[in-house]
Amino acid sequence: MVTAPNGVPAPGLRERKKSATRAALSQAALRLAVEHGWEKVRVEDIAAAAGVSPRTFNNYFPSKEAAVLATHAERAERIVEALRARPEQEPLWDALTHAFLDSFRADGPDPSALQRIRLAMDHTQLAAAQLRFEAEAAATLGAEIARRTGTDAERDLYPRLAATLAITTSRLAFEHWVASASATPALEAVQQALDRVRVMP
Amino acid sequence: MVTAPNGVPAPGLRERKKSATRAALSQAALRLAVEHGWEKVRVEDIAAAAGVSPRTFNNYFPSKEAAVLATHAERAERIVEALRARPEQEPLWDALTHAFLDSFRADGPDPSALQRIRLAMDHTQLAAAQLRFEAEAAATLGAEIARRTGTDAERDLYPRLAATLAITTSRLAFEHWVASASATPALEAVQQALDRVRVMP
DNA sequence: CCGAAACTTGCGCGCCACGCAACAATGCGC
DNA sequence: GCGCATTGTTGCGTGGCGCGCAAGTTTCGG
Repeated sequence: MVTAPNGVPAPGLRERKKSATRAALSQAALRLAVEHGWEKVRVEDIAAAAGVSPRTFNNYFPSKEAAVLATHAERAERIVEALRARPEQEPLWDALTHAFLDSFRADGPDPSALQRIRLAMDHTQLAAAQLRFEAEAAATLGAEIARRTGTDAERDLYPRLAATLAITTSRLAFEHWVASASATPALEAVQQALDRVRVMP
Repeated sequence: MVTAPNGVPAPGLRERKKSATRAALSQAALRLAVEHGWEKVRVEDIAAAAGVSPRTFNNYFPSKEAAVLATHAERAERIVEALRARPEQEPLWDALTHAFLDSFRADGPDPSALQRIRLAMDHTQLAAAQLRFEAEAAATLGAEIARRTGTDAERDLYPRLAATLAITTSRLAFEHWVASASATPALEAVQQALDRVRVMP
């Protein structure tokens, strides 16, 4: 068996299967929701579409919402990495802006992100879960901001505040871009929105 | 029967009973959750504590979360009213800040708000519902901001952005104040947080 | 090749949201 | 006051969800 001698110790069959079913479930959830409407899709259907038992679905995700929003968490990590990649002396909000735009670009033209946003905009349940996910993402992003700015995430409000407002602004800009079917690219809309906001340290 | 000749056409027994049970359910939900822990309280228990059938609970609220967060919506309305009461030529963010602080003061020393925040900070489900409520509140607050600034809430991102960021900042400040058991009054913490944020029109 | 570890699955339980129809309370015109 | 229309309450039934548990199956590592 040929395995690249990289740092990652070669994922075994087990791991590959796991992430495969995980992805299958997530994609199936999104596809079925788009096709038939969110509330008409049962967990049972998603499991069936992914070729797995209903019980197994809940081994991977605690809810339908979590399945659809699974990639959300991944994106959050990419934002943190993108922020880490920015020069240390760059002003925080600029660094945040670049980090968001970079992670956005990395997605490439991602139609599924658009579908997910549309779904969340239409269905309260999904929207609530999405907001909750973002709050968790804000916590980890806040930790990196704290590290970067040399503040204490426990004692100072600043890191979490900056993280949360950046994430929230980004989402609102994207939602607004989707809703208004603007001719300008989404990236530009997000950038303009972030430029409008300032958080003093 | 003595009724004040005010604009409100004297609420009949029906309406009074309704809002009474509504309040009873909401308060019972909060009290039981504080006493026994959120996830150990069933809808059935709340209904029983309010002296009403389980089925009736769902005539008033679609979920436990909604019951506990019922007063949240009322507070949102008071914020909008407080904003409407601010002078028209006052800069928006200043007006927002005053509106938030005023509505806060109007609560007086409200221990239930504190309890609700604590609950929401500890329990994901409740937190998600709270965020969702705030998003709705942001929509109505955004409408008032749009009116005030002469912008179009549909076409411009600004109203909703300002509304959402103000609400979010306020909540984060309050949460942080709760978590850090600060000696300074909560009002001050919220004000300082709002002062740190700027949203350009 | 074999035992241990990990994953899948079926079953069962408790809970929740809600439609429906019968029943009770209230409001209102007289 | 009185009776009827309106509105609220309740019990029942249904469908769905989340998850603990234990048995069966697959993968792993030596």
